[in-house]
Amino acid sequence: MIRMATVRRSKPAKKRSGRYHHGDLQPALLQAALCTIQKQGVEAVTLRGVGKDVGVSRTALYRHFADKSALLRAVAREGFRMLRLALVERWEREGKGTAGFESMGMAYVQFAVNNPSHYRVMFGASILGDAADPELTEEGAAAFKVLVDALVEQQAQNLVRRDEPLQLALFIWSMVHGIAMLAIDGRLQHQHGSVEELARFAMARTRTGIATNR
Amino acid sequence: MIRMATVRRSKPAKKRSGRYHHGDLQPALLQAALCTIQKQGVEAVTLRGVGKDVGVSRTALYRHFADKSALLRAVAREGFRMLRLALVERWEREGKGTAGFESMGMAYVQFAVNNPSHYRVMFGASILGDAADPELTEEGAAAFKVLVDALVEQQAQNLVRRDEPLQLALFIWSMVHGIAMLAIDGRLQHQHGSVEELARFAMARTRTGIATNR
DNA sequence: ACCTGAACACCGTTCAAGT
DNA sequence: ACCTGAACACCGTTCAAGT
Repeated sequence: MIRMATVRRSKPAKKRSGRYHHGDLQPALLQAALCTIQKQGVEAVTLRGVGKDVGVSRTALYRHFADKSALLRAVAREGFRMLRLALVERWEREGKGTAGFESMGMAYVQFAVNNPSHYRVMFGASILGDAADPELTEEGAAAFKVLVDALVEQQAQNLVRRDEPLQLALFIWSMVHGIAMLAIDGRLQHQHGSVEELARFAMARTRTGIATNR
Repeated sequence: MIRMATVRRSKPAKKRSGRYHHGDLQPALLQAALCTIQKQGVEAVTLRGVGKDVGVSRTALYRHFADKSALLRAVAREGFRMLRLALVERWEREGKGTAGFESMGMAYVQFAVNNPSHYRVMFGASILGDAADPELTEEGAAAFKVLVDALVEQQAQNLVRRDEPLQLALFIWSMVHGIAMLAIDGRLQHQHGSVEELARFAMARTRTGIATNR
């Protein structure tokens, strides 16, 4: 688990001569990478820089991660965990109905807009790791499951048409993911409306598209 | 313009000693970069490699492009041009109605699936160029305009509800872009249905969402 | 004008050596 | 076990020098 509240020290950690780094170096490295990603983007992450931020040599990281892409995949995994928590929180708080579902869609887009670089790493990780990363895959699937479950529940309440839930979920996911990516890439600026406005409009049109036939 | 049919020579072009490269080095560099992108992905593009493919030194490129990101932005621009042509072709061939619109959506997703790395460059270019690239922006806007025009025309035919066309277009774009990105990232594999099946389903649900109130 | 090789400041990764 | 510095093979970019 990562504490988002902790502020990173601007100076490298003091090196007590002749001593090793404290035991929990792995989360410290992950936190440092995440911090750099959020402040300067993925491309600013270097093993040398991460090491220096934590107060450790540039090759120390290889004791805890196979390589740089493994570090970034760990960051991605943490992102899917955060996203999942944000989604369930909204869905349950807003009452597990049409309003809650729309709110969940808004929360998805908001997460991406608030953590653009982190979001990019989450969905860019598929290129990084040629070999399948089971832990990352699982965390991504867990986030997706929140969406599927919400649709199944709405079908049970007769709010959503009885199509294949997986296909419905992929449809919705594509839409919010598309809005998120376009927003992050700055492609929604030239319009007068805000990202939030577009997301709300899109969720409303989608609702009409997936509602039960009256 | 880039001829997609030309096959790149596997060996570096012969260097006739004491002679400069032929006059049209710029398109040759762009073609070489595009070829590497399609075969091995963006990260495989190096200025040294591109130069060698064309039979030129690694710094020759700087005569025709400001830097590496300028080369990639040129690739992105070419991609938007190709995408636009693919979209209008479908829209006009399939009869500028509901069928044509669905077909245009399919063409969009197909383009991305058939040119995954190229598509990624098109939408990753916003990170590359901090300074706004007017030519790239214009080419992207031209592709988007095809979508907006198609919606306006359908509104005139009373096929689509009379919302703000720009917002409708952004909604549709987000959806197909989302499907395209998820497909490219390999996140639609674990499902039984194909990408095409999902795209068709999504376009059908979207049609219901944006249709005029009967 | 257009192209070249040498040089510079980076990067990820490996590895023998230290404690 | 865990960490280190030196070394290796890359990379984009700059620049004086060639034709």
